[in-house]
Amino acid sequence: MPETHQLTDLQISLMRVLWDRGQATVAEICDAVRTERGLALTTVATLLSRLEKRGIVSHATRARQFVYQAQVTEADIRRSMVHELTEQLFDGDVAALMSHLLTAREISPGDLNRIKAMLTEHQAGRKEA
Amino acid sequence: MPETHQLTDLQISLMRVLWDRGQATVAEICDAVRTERGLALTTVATLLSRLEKRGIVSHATRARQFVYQAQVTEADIRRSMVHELTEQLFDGDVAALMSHLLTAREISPGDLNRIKAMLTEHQAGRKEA
DNA sequence: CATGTAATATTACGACTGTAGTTATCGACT
DNA sequence: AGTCGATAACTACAGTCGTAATATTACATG
Repeated sequence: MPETHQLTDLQISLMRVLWDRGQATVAEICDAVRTERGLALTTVATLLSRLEKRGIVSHATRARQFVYQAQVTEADIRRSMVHELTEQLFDGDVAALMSHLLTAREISPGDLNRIKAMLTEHQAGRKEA
Repeated sequence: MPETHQLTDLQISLMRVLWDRGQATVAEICDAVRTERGLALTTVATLLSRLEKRGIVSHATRARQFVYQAQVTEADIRRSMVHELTEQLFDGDVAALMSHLLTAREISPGDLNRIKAMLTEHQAGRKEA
């Protein structure tokens, strides 16, 4: 049970490296985020140890180095954070969030069709289940 | 331009009172949130003055009391926070977020129909525009 | 075994949040 | 005018985050 895991922008960046690679050393993670954000090795180490304290990642020691691994999946985080947002901003009403997305002009006409297809498919899947 | 206004849970609770009522004194806001969260008057006052420093609310003095008013709409906050979340968790892909919502079992079959209707309607609106 | 070197552990610090006590202010009432 | 009561201003403090310097540790190598 991942309770409610709210992660910040930076924390998600680190997690993304772990999600993509399965596991990584501090140095690797530091390198991976260097393009979007130049951080000192010790900074990254601090962040990771804090995440470990929260149970979000874990580490094993290998050849003198910590090899970190995610303890929650990206799907877990997505669920938990989207849920939280829906509660806070839309009083838990998922349809209201959907509606917001549709009217928030952020969505391309191409996306619209994709979404409608998804919806139909999803509904079909529901029916036979 | 509301830049990116990320508000916390508690901050949103206060804002909701202002959004609902248009304006409110510190005491009124304190009362309004009492049910969900008992806070000292001074706590609420502190929170509000911090929000004012960020330009999220403003106040006028009336009869010895501050009367607060929202400076950003709920729609603004929704846009900004949903946008941020979409960027962080779905790499800006709104359709991916939609897809997540559909598969995240948080959605009732009744909602499904509502959503589909919305979608159709939205698409129709688009077409004639 | 002494050292250099690489990695982790410890410590630090400013900003922001949640939380509220304490103090100052100011109008009203006696 | 002096005091009371309500309200706002100031101060405080612990927790988290972003950020990193410094200290410790321990392997590898000479």
